[in-house]
Amino acid sequence: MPELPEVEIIKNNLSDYLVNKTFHSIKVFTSKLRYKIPHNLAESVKNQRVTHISRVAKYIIVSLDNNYALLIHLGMTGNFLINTKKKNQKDSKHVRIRFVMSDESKIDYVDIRKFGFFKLVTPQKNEIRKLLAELGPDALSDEFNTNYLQNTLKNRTVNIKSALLNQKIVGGIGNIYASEALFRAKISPITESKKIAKDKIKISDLVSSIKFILNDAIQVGGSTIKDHKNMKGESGYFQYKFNVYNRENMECNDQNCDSKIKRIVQTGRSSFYCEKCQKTGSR
DNA sequence: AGCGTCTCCTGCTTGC
DNA sequence: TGCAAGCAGGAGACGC
Repeated sequence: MPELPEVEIIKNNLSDYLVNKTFHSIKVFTSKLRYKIPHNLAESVKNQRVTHISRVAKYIIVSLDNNYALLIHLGMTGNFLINTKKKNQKDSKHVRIRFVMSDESKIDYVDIRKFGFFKLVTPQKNEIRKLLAELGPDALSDEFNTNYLQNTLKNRTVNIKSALLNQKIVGGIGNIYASEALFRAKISPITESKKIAKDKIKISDLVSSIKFILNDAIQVGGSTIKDHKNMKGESGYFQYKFNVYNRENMECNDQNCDSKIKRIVQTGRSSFYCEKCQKTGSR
């Protein structure tokens, strides 16, 4: 579910809610998510104040008073929800971890498919730095620009759609926004990456399309396909602005185009595009 | 190094 | 209606 815009929204919600609050306790309801949950998670954050929350690509970093940090990835179905249940109400399903703050407010980490993860990062072994070194620049950062992308793609034979999903090339783009950005840039998803890299204007179009789509999605609260919601449980509505994603056989939204949106599978994932509007050749 | 395939887990949708 | 198969937004391990 969550790509960069959804993670950004969740991060902002978490910041509003958690910064300067202190953890009272943590209840863990599952032995493992994607990875085993650190056994010392609860004791390491207990009585620690949240100093800062940030986002890099699809990762959320919760920094604590004692210089520890929680590195969080939401996988496909992870989310944080404010727990507002009354005493006799049942817990919502799939709550994997519950954070109880010292003011008695509760935040639930909910993750149906358990592909998310929590890592405890100690000040000594800085896993965050290690992770960032392996990750490409965040799609909304200044480091992700025309020169960088052109250089990175110039020897790549993989199709451009799969390249955009590769977090080592660029951080934060997932399956939805890859298709939407390629539509906006009028580039076919099956184009070989290095072919696009030869055309600086195309690369520049692609970079600005990616940034535009991601920012646009953040503005409207992200995309709610199945279950992305903000912490209060409100849905986003970028899904109503999709031009191609999930629109197989529907009419292309381009005013001058009478073609229908096509769905193909690339490296095991759906890609949606308009064959007429999105070209593989040079302009 | 770069690329393609497979896998983790659960729920929803689709088709018989 | 019931059931099984197929699909899903992510990323890492593995083999070539």
